[in-house]
Amino acid sequence: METLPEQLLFRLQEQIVRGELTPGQRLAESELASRYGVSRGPLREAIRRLEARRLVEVAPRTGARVVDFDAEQLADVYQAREALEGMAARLAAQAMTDAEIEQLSQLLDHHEQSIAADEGQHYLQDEGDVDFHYRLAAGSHNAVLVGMLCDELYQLVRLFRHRFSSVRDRPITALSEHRAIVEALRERDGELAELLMRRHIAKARRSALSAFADAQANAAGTKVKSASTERTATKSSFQTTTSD
Amino acid sequence: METLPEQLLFRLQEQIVRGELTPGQRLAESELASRYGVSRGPLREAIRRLEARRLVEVAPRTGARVVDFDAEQLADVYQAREALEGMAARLAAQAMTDAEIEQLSQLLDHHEQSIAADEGQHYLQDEGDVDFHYRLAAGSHNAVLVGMLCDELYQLVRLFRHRFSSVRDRPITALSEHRAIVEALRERDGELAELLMRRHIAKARRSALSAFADAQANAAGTKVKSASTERTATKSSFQTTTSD
DNA sequence: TTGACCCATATTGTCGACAATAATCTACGG
DNA sequence: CCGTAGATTATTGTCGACAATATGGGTCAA
Repeated sequence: METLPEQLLFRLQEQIVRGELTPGQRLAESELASRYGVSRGPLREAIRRLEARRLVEVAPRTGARVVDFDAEQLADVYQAREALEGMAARLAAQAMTDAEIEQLSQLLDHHEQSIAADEGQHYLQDEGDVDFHYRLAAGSHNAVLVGMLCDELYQLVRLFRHRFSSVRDRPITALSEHRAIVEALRERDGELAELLMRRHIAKARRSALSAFADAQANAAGTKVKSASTERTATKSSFQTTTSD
Repeated sequence: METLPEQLLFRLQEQIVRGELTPGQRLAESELASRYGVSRGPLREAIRRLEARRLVEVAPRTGARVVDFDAEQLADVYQAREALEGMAARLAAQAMTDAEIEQLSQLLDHHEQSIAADEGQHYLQDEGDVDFHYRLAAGSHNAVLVGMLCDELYQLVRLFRHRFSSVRDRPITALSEHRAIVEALRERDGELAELLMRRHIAKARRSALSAFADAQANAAGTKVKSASTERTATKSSFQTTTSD
């Protein structure tokens, strides 16, 4: 059986990423502890680990809040991701086995089918996309890169997407970019793989930023004075375009 | 006044980086707690934060140990650093103010004087080098990059260096590389700054790896069966060359 | 002598309680 | 009516204790 803080970490992380805990919302230790039927100790540790993943911000003697990011923070995350994942692609071109590359290619086949079948929820497509990037990061066989990407940045990306309920109008474009990357891996061309990955993510960054700007503008229109006590960020769930 | 886990974090971090706590050494909660005159709670939190910084490894229900890295882990850190710091240099070329760049340049002047004066301890030179990279990372004005580099990777690099007691036989080379980077910043050439920084760190990686290999060989010569109970990694403190 | 099994010990995981600090509400004065 | 000061309440920071588990030593048998 797992240790308690670990379980709490994953449960809270899912709640945050899936928007069940809204950005800016306060995380009271006692309340959450009693809700999950544990003591404050393990829950406190879970919150600190969420802080390390940048999913919550804690101020000393004040408590923890779910992150409420702005455009700058969003850009920061994508820039860091561009650097790390570019390097991961470069390394993966040499480190991945033929079998791993083939597996990755098959994953893209599966994505193509999902898109063709038009499986309604971009929800699933997003998770599939994360899955691709997740596996490629793992393919670098670099524990530091894997940790930074999978444990920190990808969770934030998932949060961003859910927050915007962004649907990609060009999953086909993203898919073809993914295929190009896999092709570079097949040819063991690390330099090309890095270049393609960086362009891919730079594109995603621009899309995400414009989506955020739109959401911001929309929120400004339907503006209600958000109570400072429990400022539950106005959940603007309209459709925007994001390709990644 | 700061919070208790914060203080403990820094104190333990210094102890680890400076080698006062040797790689592989066990960190018993009760013992450390009584030593620092605190309870197990805050100390436990400090250890978890050290884990997030990759300075200790904790196994559930077994306890925490100071990291004992191998060549692979060392390479992983430098590769991640190459990616992140390259991006930081690129961003800094646009984000840093003229005053910040000038300040950085003056720091290098100070380094040059230190080298000319041959201030015995490469100790100080190392810290100066870290200072340069630290400030450049900050110059990116990207909170994610700063956090990943300053809080995680730089501490590990400091640990590596102390572990090898590596002295750089070419601090002049490193200095000229630093100057070239600053020059690129002055010209606001982000692309060049990234390229130079990546080459700079790649060079440092190769030096560190060969230094590690030498240390490994040396340790094999003076091999004593290290007690598994308190395996205090054979502190091989001989001179090697590392340029960074 | 060597190996495995069992028991004693030490350490970690978890809990509830107390102390210190921040946030909130109320009352008072301008 | 509004702003400020004080008191009250709630929440976090820290502590010590108990329970569960891993580690180490000793014993016994082969």
